[in-house]
Amino acid sequence: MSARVNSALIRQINIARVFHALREHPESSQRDLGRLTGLDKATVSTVVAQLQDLRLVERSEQAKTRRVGRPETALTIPRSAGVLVGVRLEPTTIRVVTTTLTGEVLGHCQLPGSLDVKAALVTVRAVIDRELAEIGEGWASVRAIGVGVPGLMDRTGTLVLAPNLGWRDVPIRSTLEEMFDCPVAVDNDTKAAAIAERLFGLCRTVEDYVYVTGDSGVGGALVLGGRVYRGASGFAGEIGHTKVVPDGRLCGCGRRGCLETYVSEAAILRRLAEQGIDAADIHEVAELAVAGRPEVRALLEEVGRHLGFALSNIVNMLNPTLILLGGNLASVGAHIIPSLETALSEQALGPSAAGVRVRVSPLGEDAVPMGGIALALDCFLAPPRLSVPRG
Amino acid sequence: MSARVNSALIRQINIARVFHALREHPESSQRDLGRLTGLDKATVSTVVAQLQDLRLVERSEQAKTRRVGRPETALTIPRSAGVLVGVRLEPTTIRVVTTTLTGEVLGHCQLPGSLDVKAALVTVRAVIDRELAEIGEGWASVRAIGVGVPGLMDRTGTLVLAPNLGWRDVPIRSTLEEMFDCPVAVDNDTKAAAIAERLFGLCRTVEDYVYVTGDSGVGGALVLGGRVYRGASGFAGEIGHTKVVPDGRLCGCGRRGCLETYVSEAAILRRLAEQGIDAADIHEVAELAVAGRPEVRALLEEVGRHLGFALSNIVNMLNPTLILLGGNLASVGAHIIPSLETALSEQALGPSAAGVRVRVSPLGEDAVPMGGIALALDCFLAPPRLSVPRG
DNA sequence: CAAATTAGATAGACCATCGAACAAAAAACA
DNA sequence: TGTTTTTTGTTCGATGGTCTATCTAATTTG
Repeated sequence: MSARVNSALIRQINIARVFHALREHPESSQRDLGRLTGLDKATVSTVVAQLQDLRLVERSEQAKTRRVGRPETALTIPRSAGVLVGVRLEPTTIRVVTTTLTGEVLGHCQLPGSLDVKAALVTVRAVIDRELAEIGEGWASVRAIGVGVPGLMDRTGTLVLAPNLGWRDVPIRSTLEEMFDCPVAVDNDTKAAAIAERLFGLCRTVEDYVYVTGDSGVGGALVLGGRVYRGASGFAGEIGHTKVVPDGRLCGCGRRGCLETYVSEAAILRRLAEQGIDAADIHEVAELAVAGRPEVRALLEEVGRHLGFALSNIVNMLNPTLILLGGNLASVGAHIIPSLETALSEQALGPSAAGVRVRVSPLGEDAVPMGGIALALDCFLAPPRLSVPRG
Repeated sequence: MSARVNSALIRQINIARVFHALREHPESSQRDLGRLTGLDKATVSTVVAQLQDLRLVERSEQAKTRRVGRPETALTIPRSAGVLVGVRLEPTTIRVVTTTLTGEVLGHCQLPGSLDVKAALVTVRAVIDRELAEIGEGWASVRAIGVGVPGLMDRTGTLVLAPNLGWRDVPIRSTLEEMFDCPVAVDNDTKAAAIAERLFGLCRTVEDYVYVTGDSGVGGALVLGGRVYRGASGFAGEIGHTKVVPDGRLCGCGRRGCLETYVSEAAILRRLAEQGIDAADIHEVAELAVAGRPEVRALLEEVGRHLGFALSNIVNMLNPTLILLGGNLASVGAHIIPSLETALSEQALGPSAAGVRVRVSPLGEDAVPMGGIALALDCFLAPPRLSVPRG
């Protein structure tokens, strides 16, 4: 019993198409948008008119002239169209990013987090208030808010389980929506970060990729056919407990040799400590590697090898275009990619592996809040999913 | 530059929806179809009228009366609506199944295959001719033909590479379409079989599952969100070369310990032969197991263990609802499932593994030709994929 | 036999895309 | 300098969807 398929839906889809086309190709003319979306110029004309009514699009004053004929009038998504708010909600910190509707960052702000649900959500409000004041905007110009949370979400925006926060069955979305009187979207942090890469990062033209992140554990998200794949109950992408070493190190899950015991930030720090090397966080590890400490380099090389092994099976399985290292893995990306690629090409099978590239996320620290921005964008444009049952 | 989104497309989608609803719920009334598809009864009325014009739907003579009021008139997809043809094209045999438009099997037929492209395609025609004569139908009643091929297909219906056949760059679809003057769809055999399970088998209500088959090698197909997932270049689902035993048996791919060296029919027969047990094919192996031969049982238990290990990582990764054993694995399913499930529950992580079930394909021998039927159905209903770029 | 009830058909409102004709604005040209 | 050419963007009408509301048909109920 999916969404009704009628003309209103068509318009919604085409509005979203045109908007995204303009977001990706600023200063486009209606003719350009027609070419980009495959729509007739007459249709583009009415869609653009509607977007203008919504104050989402403006026409440039000066016209760009091509060779001959009436010059095109460039369209823009103006600053006055409003702002989007992206939130990363974590036990230790709550971080907010504001952007224009095109995704251009306006500012950041963060405050300490809380394990108490109520306190945390109040802090969310406080951070957003502060950030809005900073950039000189009011709540009225906020079009939508997107939140990335380290936990499992269901489809209605309820957080089912978040071990790190100690939360369970929290209706985050509806609570925040009442609090702010503004559209709110909530998703898992890693999945949100993966979507951010698709909209704003390296994957703008990539439909199939694997996003890997390693903080306390090793997380992952699969973007397949341009959308995040969630699996039957939302757990898809959990690669942390792939076995990479038979009878290897003991993992928190009770088994041995899980990827997570070798590749996460926590694991890296622990193993360095065992060798008497103290590093406070992954950035210090990266600095030590850059400085040329051989033990550190060797360890990171091993990390790359293990990760490459785990990814090789995934590559065989899913045949993605790209593997993207995000979160804390991004900081040490340069030091693990060589051995990772070697392991990958040794283990993965010809055709699937041949095309796959490995890259470091360019969004870095802000991947999750930018994922919030992506969610917000989706939610206020309300782009519907449409499919035929079966087939 | 995806398909144009206009009202004709809407009608196409809704026609396909109504047709599939009726296919799954025979003898439905228009009111039922409205409930099933979410469409208004007025819309259903016009859609059904159109389906009647296409001779795809007929109204039953007798009316089913509920408690009170005008009785419903049941609708059917009549036998006279035509037939579908499903083909399995293999080096050794070419097998054809004919069905009604609802997928009810009318008959089978097969002839020896050929490694020569031209000879094979001529044989396809011969088998279909013979089968049509058998069931007393003419070419005029064939609505569409679907073919499953052991090779890699591209989107246009060209076979890119088929090692077993020794073919490369064969435009199968267009060739057959010219030959038969009838819509033809072609897909990889394993992927076709997986789709058959979705339309006619165990997965009618399952959106996310993994289909595994083991003949000469170990193949697989992923059905994610109700559609076959193909990956960036069509290789998705290849699980045969997942490493399950470190420094294990040498594989044809040059590496060691690949799943394929333990789980395929060929591997099972070879390993039994090493123990001095002769079996001509997997069915004999199954018979030996049923008879209680301990070495055979032990080997199949090991097969289940290895397969379970490989699948555990996939389950963690994709969080599917179901794992389906097809092809030759189906014959020995009963003997490998226990150890497979044990391995799975030991290796896979709690939440993802908790829900997953393992089943044997009920379609058996005919899975691939029935996949052809599924392809044919899709292709003549032409259900379009529709999505918004991004998000 | 009339009233109530339900299924299905039909008409009209509404809205979508799209092709074609039209208006607008610039360069090119005589 | 005017006229033509060329290209962009708007508008109108055709076509064709879905949906609401109304109407007709066929049965049970009282």
